[in-house]
Amino acid sequence: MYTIGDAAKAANLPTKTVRYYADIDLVSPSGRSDNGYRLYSDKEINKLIFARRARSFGFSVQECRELLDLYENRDRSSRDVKAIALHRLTEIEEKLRELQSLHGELSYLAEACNGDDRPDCPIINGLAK
Amino acid sequence: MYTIGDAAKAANLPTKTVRYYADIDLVSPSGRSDNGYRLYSDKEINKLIFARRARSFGFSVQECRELLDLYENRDRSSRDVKAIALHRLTEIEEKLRELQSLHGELSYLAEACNGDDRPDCPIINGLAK
DNA sequence: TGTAAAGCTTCTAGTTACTGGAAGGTCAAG
DNA sequence: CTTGACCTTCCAGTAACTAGAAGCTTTACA
Repeated sequence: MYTIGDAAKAANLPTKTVRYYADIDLVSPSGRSDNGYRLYSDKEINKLIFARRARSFGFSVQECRELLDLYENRDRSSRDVKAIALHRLTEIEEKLRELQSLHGELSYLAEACNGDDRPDCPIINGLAK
Repeated sequence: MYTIGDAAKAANLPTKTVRYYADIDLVSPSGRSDNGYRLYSDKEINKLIFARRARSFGFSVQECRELLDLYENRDRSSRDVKAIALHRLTEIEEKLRELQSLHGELSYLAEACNGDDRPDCPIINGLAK
């Protein structure tokens, strides 16, 4: 059994975040000690690690909740998981396209800009259109 | 002079957002009518459009504030603007790298997943590590 | 044994950039 | 004269934490 600080270290998450995950019932401690400290078992540590990794993949907390359910439920079908992952993939692709076009436009403007003391600035002009 | 709804339409922004920009002094109305309605002139409309475009380029409200200052100040040097734009560009590039590696990992996991009724799921296993 | 540091608790509030809704005043049309 | 579309202010909620305060408990060390 780990106290919250040890659990946080084991899962490589800030203590505050582990407490937050307990508050929102994403990953609850398995119990409390006599003095009221949260106690985490290995099972919860694994869920914390799972949650951290899923978050780092850009899954929302709500999606993490679903994925954790599927992770916990041994009878789940892989179809459900794949659907969530594919949805996330299309979001990532959309964001990538957006950022790429943004990068193109902005670097075009930046290249055209002398970056000197003169007030004539293609970036400002480009933004004002 | 435009009322807030007309200004919002002209700048292609939600009315709520224009009111919000007035609240935080990003773009203030040039005055108020007798009945207390906010009034916007062409100058403010242009600032609203500028702000919308800068925001869509991913500049934060704080950066928009700086850019609007530079936009308004005829004596500004293009160096200041370019510095802000280049900073934003490195942020975009960092985000792009992140998303690309994310996409690679996640699509690898998704491809390995059958997406059927069986509970064996490489995505879940990959997240649990 | 005293005490200081570290770690735990709860609670409140701040972050970013809006967005939604309630309660109520104003204005133009039919 | 009333209906609907505006406008006003203010309060609360969003996502996912993060910071800080006030106050326990536990541990380490002189």
